[in-house]
Amino acid sequence: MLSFGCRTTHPSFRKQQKMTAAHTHDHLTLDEVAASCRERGLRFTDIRRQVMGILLNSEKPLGAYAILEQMTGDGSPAQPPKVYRALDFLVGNGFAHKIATQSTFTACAHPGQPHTPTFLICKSCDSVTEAEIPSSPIQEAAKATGFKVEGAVLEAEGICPDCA
Amino acid sequence: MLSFGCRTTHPSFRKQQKMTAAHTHDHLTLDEVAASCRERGLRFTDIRRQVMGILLNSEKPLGAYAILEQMTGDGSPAQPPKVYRALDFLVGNGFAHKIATQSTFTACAHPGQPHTPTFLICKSCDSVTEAEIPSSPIQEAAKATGFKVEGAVLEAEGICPDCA
DNA sequence: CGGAGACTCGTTATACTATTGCAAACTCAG
DNA sequence: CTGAGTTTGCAATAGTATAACGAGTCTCCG
Ligand SMILES: [Zn+2]
Ligand SMILES: [Zn+2]
Ligand SMILES: [Zn+2]
Ligand SMILES: [Zn+2]
Repeated sequence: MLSFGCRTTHPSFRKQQKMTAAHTHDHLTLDEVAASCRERGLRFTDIRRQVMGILLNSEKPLGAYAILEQMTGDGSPAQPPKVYRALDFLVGNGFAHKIATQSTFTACAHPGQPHTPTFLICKSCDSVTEAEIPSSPIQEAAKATGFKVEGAVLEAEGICPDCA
Repeated sequence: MLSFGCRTTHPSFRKQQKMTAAHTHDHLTLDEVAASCRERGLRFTDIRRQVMGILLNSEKPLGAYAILEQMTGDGSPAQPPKVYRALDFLVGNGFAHKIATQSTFTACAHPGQPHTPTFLICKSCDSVTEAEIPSSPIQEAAKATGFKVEGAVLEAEGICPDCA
């Protein structure tokens, strides 16, 4: 069973987790990200914190411009490079992922080690669940051809348990 | 060994296959696509044929606007919907694939049955190889969560054998 | 034949996603 | 303090994809 530890946007799942301060670690908190940055000598600036907060707060993955709209603050409309630079940092350091088929971003559900997430995207309710596949199948296929895999994108579209 | 039957943009591979009329089926021909459309009651129109031809002719995956540039003909510059509609048809019917991480398109290397291709993308030389994974392990991971997979995107970035 | 319905196409405009370039401000080690 | 490296503000631009609508075309059936 992979559901433990998965961050998901599922309505039913979110209901269970709803607004509990001490939840079952379906994702990080801002303080945990900050601590991780401190340990690793990374600068968790205001902008980055703000973008991370927006991602953590969102039930579903967000597009860069959707994040931009939530970047309140100075009144003047924020500029795209602002959010893209923050996203580069968060994705590059494993705090968030980009979902390539949607051009959206979401907070990582399995922080800690670097990993290759698998996203299960429901056509019906648009929920997205980050699952974890221990040893990538791609690795095997690639090995047969001599290709050296350094990173992979795995995204599946289908129907989630609740919609079925 | 997966190399047989794989369409690849590899320089060394292309060299072997170069310009031979009777090659080892590293990909389709336009006539084969036309025949397949006839069998299936699909309309292989001029525009679709033209786009398919451009994809088959290209060593590497192409962006929609790169295809557009090659759409010679009437003199007037072709419009985006023209190529996107043709690509929708080709991808929807399994004659081509979209590579999500690059927003590019490429002719299918394993035509016949519908399948879930795996793309191996070399960082160094930009070659792209379409590999085939028999039964997707994504399926297994998803089954554990009750998710019903209908389609998947598998793309790996790394170093190809020739660049290693 | 002739009309209905489905599909295809031309065209214009627009929406959405992402990057470049440069200068100013900040951070931190030496 | 000083200089190198990083982050930010800002303006412009590049790149990817779709909406909308009308006109044309094909196919099937009466
Ligand atoms: Zn993750
Ligand atoms: Zn669902
Ligand atoms: Zn294929
Ligand atoms: Zn290579």
